[in-house]
Amino acid sequence: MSERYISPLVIRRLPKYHRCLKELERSGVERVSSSVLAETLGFTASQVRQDFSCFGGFGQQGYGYNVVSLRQKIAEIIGVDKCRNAVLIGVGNLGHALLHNFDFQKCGFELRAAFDVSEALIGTSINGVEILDMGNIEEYAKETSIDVAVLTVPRQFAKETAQRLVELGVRGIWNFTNVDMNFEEKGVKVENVHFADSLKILCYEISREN
Amino acid sequence: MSERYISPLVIRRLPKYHRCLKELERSGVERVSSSVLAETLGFTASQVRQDFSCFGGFGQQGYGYNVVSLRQKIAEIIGVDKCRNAVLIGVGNLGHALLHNFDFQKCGFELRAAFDVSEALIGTSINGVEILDMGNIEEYAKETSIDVAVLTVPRQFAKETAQRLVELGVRGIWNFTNVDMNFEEKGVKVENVHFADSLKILCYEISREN
DNA sequence: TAGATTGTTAATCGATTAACAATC
DNA sequence: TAGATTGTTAATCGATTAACAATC
Repeated sequence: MSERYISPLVIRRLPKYHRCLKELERSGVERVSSSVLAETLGFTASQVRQDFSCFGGFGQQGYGYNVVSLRQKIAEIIGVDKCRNAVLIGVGNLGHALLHNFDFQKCGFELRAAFDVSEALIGTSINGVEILDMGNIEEYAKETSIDVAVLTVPRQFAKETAQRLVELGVRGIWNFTNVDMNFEEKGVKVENVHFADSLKILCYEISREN
Repeated sequence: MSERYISPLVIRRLPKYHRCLKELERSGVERVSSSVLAETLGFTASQVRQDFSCFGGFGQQGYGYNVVSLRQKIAEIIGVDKCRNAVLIGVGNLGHALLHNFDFQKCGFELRAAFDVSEALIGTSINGVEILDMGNIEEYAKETSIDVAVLTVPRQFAKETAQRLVELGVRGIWNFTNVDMNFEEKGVKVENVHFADSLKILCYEISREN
């Protein structure tokens, strides 16, 4: 809605707010102040108010924020109130894990289908999601517009598969392949999940004495 | 070694340098300049030189950096040149995926064992890693000191399991449970992998017109 | 030597924190 | 009304970028 620039640092905090507010909501809390939110999340109250004011004020002086309505606002800003189409490409171990355990709906997506090249997998279903032949994805994409592709193929197929998905008009790629890719010029967003980077950071931290 | 404060922003870039340098090494490149490194990684040359100078200078005026020796230095700084003990707790789908596909050694760890409570899994091996009875982990820890625990248990068991691991003296927890935890006061580092946060950021990005 | 590129200092830019008037 | 807490402006802090002397 508001088209002014939002810093990536603010954007990366939005899911934290969202998660925290959902928990407050679940535990029946009705109102929350910037200072309580800050303490829970390890931010400062100032920062919390600054962040929210990027999108307009959601609170009330002397009262704070209504948990439900703030959660809704944040959900709208992130876009998780919508339900977009996702497909998963590559049903290996990680693909399996995501199909079994990951709640796409909480993130604003419906996982419509999975794709693989393995004869043994094609035609089967995991957790209600059908596994289709990767060879038919172009055909599939004519019927159903794919908003986001979850890329869990082996790294040697990452580049070509991503290229193919971009051709199909996906808006975003959730990239688990550890292969860096950039389709900025095509307007396709890539969000990387680099397990190794994460573990290396932990390695660094435990390597310092403290 | 140098005990001065290093900004978390610098630390989060270290694995990127490491990855990039390993690729350069693999493709046989001998020397690299801050500007080439910067271009590859999407940083600026200034930033690259500033980052390295946090740890002392590794380059040579007029030449740049020797790829092999810089990669080694970065590896030492991160601590991936060491080989520390890791165990995996909770052999569900995600645990399976990590056991099958993830290269712990590249991150400075040897995965010594996995633990679960399932009778069907205990005693079996995945990818050369034995699955042991979670009931025996205290005993196990007397023999082998656990540096890092990979926490892939269902979220309802996250808190108690983490607590138990901290008691056993782990130095770090690689946390896949989506349950926030803090053992700062015990000197235990926690590195979180939040799939949902990552996908929500992608959701935000594709929700903006661009 | 001349050209290249570092390491470092200074300048700029942006993000966080503090402060406070507005107001529920 | 009095107390609480926001939204916003100003101050501070830290990170990035620019510039350049040092030197390989």
